[in-house]
This record gives sequence, structure tokens and C-alpha cells, in this order.
Amino acid sequence: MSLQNNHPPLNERSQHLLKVLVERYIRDGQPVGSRTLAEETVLNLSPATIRHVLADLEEHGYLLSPHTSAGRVPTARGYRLFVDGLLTVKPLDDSTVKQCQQQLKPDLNVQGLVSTASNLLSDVTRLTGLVMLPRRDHVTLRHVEFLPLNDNRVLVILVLNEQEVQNRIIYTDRVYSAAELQQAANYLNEVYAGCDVSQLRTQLLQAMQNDREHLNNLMQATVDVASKMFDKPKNSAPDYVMAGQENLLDLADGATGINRLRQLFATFTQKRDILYLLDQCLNAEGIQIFIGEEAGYEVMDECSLVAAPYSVEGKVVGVLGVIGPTRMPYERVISIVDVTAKLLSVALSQKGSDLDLLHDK
Amino acid sequence: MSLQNNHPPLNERSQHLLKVLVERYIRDGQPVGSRTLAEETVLNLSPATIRHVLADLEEHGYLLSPHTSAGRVPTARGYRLFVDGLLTVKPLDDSTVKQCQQQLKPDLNVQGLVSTASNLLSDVTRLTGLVMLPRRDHVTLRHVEFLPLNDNRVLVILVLNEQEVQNRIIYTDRVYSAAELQQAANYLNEVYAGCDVSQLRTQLLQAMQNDREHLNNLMQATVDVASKMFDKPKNSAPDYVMAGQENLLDLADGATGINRLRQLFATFTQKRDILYLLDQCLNAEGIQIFIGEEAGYEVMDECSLVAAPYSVEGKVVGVLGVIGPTRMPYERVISIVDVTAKLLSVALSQKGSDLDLLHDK
DNA sequence: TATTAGCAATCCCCCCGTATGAGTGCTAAA
DNA sequence: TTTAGCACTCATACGGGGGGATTGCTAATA
Repeated sequence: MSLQNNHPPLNERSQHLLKVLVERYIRDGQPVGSRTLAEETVLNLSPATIRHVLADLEEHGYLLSPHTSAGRVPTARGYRLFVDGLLTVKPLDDSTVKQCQQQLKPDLNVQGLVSTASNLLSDVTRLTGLVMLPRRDHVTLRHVEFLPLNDNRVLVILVLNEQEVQNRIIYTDRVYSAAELQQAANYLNEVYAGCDVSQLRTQLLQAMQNDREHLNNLMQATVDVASKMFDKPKNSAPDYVMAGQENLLDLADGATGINRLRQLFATFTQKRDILYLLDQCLNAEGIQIFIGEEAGYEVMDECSLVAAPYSVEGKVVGVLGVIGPTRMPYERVISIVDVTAKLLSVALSQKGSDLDLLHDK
Repeated sequence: MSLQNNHPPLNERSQHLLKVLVERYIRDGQPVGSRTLAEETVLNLSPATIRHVLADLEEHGYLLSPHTSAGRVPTARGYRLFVDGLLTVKPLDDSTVKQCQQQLKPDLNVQGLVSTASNLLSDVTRLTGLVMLPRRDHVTLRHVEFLPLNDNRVLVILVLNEQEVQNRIIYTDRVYSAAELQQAANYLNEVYAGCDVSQLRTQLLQAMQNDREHLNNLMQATVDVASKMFDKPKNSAPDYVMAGQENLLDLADGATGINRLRQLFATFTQKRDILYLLDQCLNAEGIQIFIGEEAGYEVMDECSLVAAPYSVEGKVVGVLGVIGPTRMPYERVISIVDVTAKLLSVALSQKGSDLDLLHDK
């Protein structure tokens, strides 16, 4: 990930030319030549001079000529320098921000917020948006309900963090009656409502040891059922949400060909690689940008990922961002990702504060 | 949808040649000429004779020459005749059927079954699979739970049809205490468990009129909350599930171009058109096939949809199928769709029988 | 009448050569 | 250090000429 060697000193002029070249290339996708650059820039230099500079930049690995008589194109390294220091982030216009703000109403459920954010990213950037589902290290049990199915199967309904509902089917060691299950649920709801789920199992076992004399059927049932309750469900939900995959089709022009695109789609359905990339952003502070080959995945060549963590009450709980061609309008995309992350953080935190309101009452 | 005019009488030989031509074209995608056909078929005819027949078929609208010196290609009408009567359905080999059967275990939840079926269709056909979510005209309430949130919002958890859990947030007219909600839930669970949800509201109102003297707070709360309970949620879940969209990329070869593909993707995200097509299959008996332009949607040109309804306990509750290029191996696809529909029906029906088992106990 | 062989005509596709134009690198002058 | 000039490279577009495949037609054949 880190660059092979430090950026060699690059004088102001070279940097400026690189910036203009990258911007131009991002604009219209054609290799940029010295003549164009001479007209584009304010420096009033002749194409010949610019050619010298460009030759330098190419030598240092920032640029690349597709062929002898074409203009030049930024390399991954060139993009890296560009996004790291050269680019001027355009703040998003207020109307768009307002629009986003309106869509991300905190009275949606978590699922709704996440998919709305994903659609938002996709719509505004015209790229592919994706949002990791928020994972909290600290999940509070609010309410639990057991319903007997046939044989030794039990439907468990968990209400977590005030509003999230999860349900799964567990297989118990023996058949429990509806009354037993009801009692077990009542016990859990009375004693453990508000507790952290991750510690619930150990707490239960402790309680069982302390009141060894009271170790009756009720407790047994409770422990049996509750300990199965938090096993990972088989068909666990997807870990992130995507929108706008169709925008990836823009990649299909020119030499990149349809095959790479197919690989990319395959990656998405497999989703392991993507998740790994997203995970790397979890610990980072602000916006993270992965440029093409840097990611290490061959399929991601020609692609970039712009991502930002989002948080609930100050704690980072997830990552969102967009995937698109390396040649994407970073100035816009960065601020869009940034704003969306902040808005989602706000929306989720407001939901969280329901909890406080509730306890105050 | 119906054909413009009846198929004019087509002698055996013409039909056979059309069949062979379509099969061949499906195999390798190249226009088929008279010489190839002469070798392919068993009829021992000279290319010249076959040319006469082909000219006839073309005149009747079954075939089409891309240009003067190319072979011939089936038209939508040609495909129609082919799938309606000519094609010989290949039964699926047992190992594949077994494999499908193993995947569609009835102990998955409905969501799981549907997405597994979708993946199955996509994997086995290498096309895009889609499954409409089962909609039952008859939804039984098993259990309901109310949890107060802040202000006048209530989290409602519904258990329907024994295993399906739905949850949503409703806004009540006034703030209810936890105790009130608990009572209301108890009342509903005791009196209306096992009832049809669609009739629940009217039944409630009736009950309220009968016991007018008992119209206490409890009843008021119950009616207030319960009547809001079944309003359609805003972010309603998607109505069908797709898998294998990446297989659509095969369409992107040659003249069809990337633009049509993009339109197609847009269609999928909008999903209205698709749903309309699927709906048409709901009332049909067996396998339905839509061929390209027949569907009436321009974007669906060059595409076909092979669909079959699936059922629970004999009643049709949904449709599944695959979408792919008009030039697809119908013989295989048809039997795959057929088998998948039957297997899904079986799996869903077995789940349904949990209900009976439960009541027996 | 149905089938077949023969044949000219058509048209796509591939290849090749050429012209064009954009852009480069080099060199020498300012 | 910058610039102008120039030869060179190479992708792209254009056009013409085979080669190949297939057709439709006509006339002969069974």
C-alpha cells in the first residue's frame, strides 16, 4: 500500500501541470498532449517546454503514454499524488446537501437508512454506492420472545438497540412447551433488558452458579435456549448494501473490455474482497481512497474506491463509499462521500438518542 | 400477445428444418445457411432444395437474413413456433435435480428459500434467475408484540404464518404506556391468534360494537394500535429476488451493444416492467415463455423470459424464472425452470405443514 | 411436379496500402 | 531555460481488391 519510494521533489510547475493534466483527463478520458496542456494552463509555456516536463513526470512514474504519438495518461501513482495533495475539493452545493438531508430521515429503520444512503451515493455520483451495515460492539438487548414451532425448533425474536428486530430459528435439545418458553422469555426480559448482548451468556451462567439451589427447570430452559440464541445464523444477512451497479457499465468502453467487468460483478457477488477493503477503512480517520492496483486485487485495476467511516455517537460503526473507474471526478465524489457519511452518522445518532429519551420518561 | 395470424399450414419437412435451424443457431449463434443445414439434417436433401424451403419460411416470417450472403436466423415468430411445438424438452439429469433438492431444504426461512432458488436458477442456467416473493391471499396471525419507543411511536412485531416475522414502526394518536401496550398485545394474541390478518380489522371493529359497554381503555388502545398495524410499510421489501445479473453481460457481444444492456439494468432496478410480466404468469398453468419483442417492452428485445408459477398446497403463490438472450437453450432452461418451481413448491408446502403439526400437539 | 446442379450476383469480412493527423523526442537557436 | 523547427512514430480512417459464403434464378433431371 505505501508507495515504493518517497515522492521525489517535484517543483511547483510540474505539480501544477500534473494537476491540470489529471483534471483534463478525468474530464474527457482522452490522453492529454502537450499542445492541449499549453492551451489549458495559465503558465503561458510552449508545448515544447511542457513536453520536457511531461517527459520528467513520465520518468518518475506519474504518467504514461499509451503509445508513441498519443498524449499522456496518469498512472495509479499519478492519481495518488493528485488526490493526496493536488486536488481542490469542491464543496457540495447546498441544494444537493439539502436533498440528501431530506432523504436520510432518522425515522427510517436502520435497513432503510443504509439502503437510502447507498442509493443516494449512487444517484448523486452516478457511480456504484455501497454502505457497510453498522456493526456495534455494544448491542443492547431490549426484548426477547420465544415461539415454539414443531418438534424441537423455536422461533426467537430479538429486539436490539431499541428498534432493530432480528429473528431466527434455533434447535433445542428437547421440546419445550409454550408455557416454559414464555417463562424463560419473561425472565430474560425482566432481568437482562438493557444489558449488553455479548456479555449475556456469561452473565447467565454466573447467575446459574450463584443460585445453584434455585436451579429449576425454568433456569435450565432459559440457559439452554438463550445460549443457542446468539449463534450466528446460517443465512446471515449481507454485510453491505450496494446500489447503482449499472453505472459500472461505463467501464465497459474501450480496451478494458467486457471481461474485466464480468470479473468485477463476480467479485461483488462474492463480496469477500470488497469487505476486506472496507474493513481497512474502519480504523482510518477521514476519507480513504484506494486507487486501482493499489488495492492489490487484480480485478480492481482501473477502479477506485472512495470511502469514509461513519459513526454513531462518536464511535465508528461502519464504512460507506463509492466504487467507480479510476478516472472519476474525485473533487465531487470526495465531498459527496464525506457529506453522506456525516449525514448518515447524524441520522443514526438521532435514532440512538431515542434510547435516552425513553429512559428519561 | 397472441399471434397476428394463425400459423399457416407448414408441412412436416419445413417444420423439421426450422427446428434444426433454430437448434443450430442456438448452439453457436451464427446465421445458418443451406449447406450447413443439408449436412446437419437427416433428410438427405441438396442445399438447393433447402433454399427453397428456407425462402418459404422467410416469406412467412419465421426466418430472416441479416444480409444477402449470410445464412438465416430465426425471428421472434420462428422462436415462438419452435418453443410451442417443435422443441424436445430434455429432462434434467438426476444429479442436477438432486443437487437442487439438497439446496432447497424446507428448514430455511421463506427469504432463504427464495434467494436459494434464485441462485440455483442462475447457476444452473448461467442466465439471470428471478423469483417473485410468495404472496399469500391468506395470512394467519400467530403472535403480535408491541414495544413503546419514544413519543407516540410503537414498534410492532408480527409473526405470520408460523415463521415469518415482520416488524414496523407505527405512529399512534397518543402516547401509550408499556402496560397498556402489553395488555393490547395479550388481548390480540388470545383472541385473534390463528385468524386471517386481512379480516382482523373488521373483526375488531365488530367486537367493539358488540361489547359497547366494555369499551374501556384497553379496547381503545387495541383498536387504535391494531388498525395502524397493517398499513403498508413505506420501505416495503422488494417484490422479487434476482441472481446472476452478471450473466446478462453475455448479451453485450456484437451489435447489441452496451446501451441496450444499460437499459436492461435500469429496467431491473425500476422493476416495474418485470413485475408486470411476472404477474401475467400468475394465472397461467404451466411454463410461460415470452420471446423478445412479444413482451411489448422495447428493452426486452433480444431477451426472453421463461417462467413458471409455484404454489403452496396447491395454490399458486408466486412465479419464478430466468431472463436471458432470446437465443438461449430452451430445452434445458425449460426443464430447469420447471423442476425448480416444483421443488420450491414442495419446500414451501412442507414448511406450511409445520402449522398442522403444531396444531396437532 | 419436386428436386437438383450450375452459375452469376451479392455482400460481409479481412487484408493491405496509403493518407492524415496528433504528438513526441531531439537539436539547435534565442 | 525556453523555444522553434523538424523528423519520426503510431493510431485511425479511408479505399480498393481478393476470398468466402450464401443466395436466387434458371434449366435440366427424375
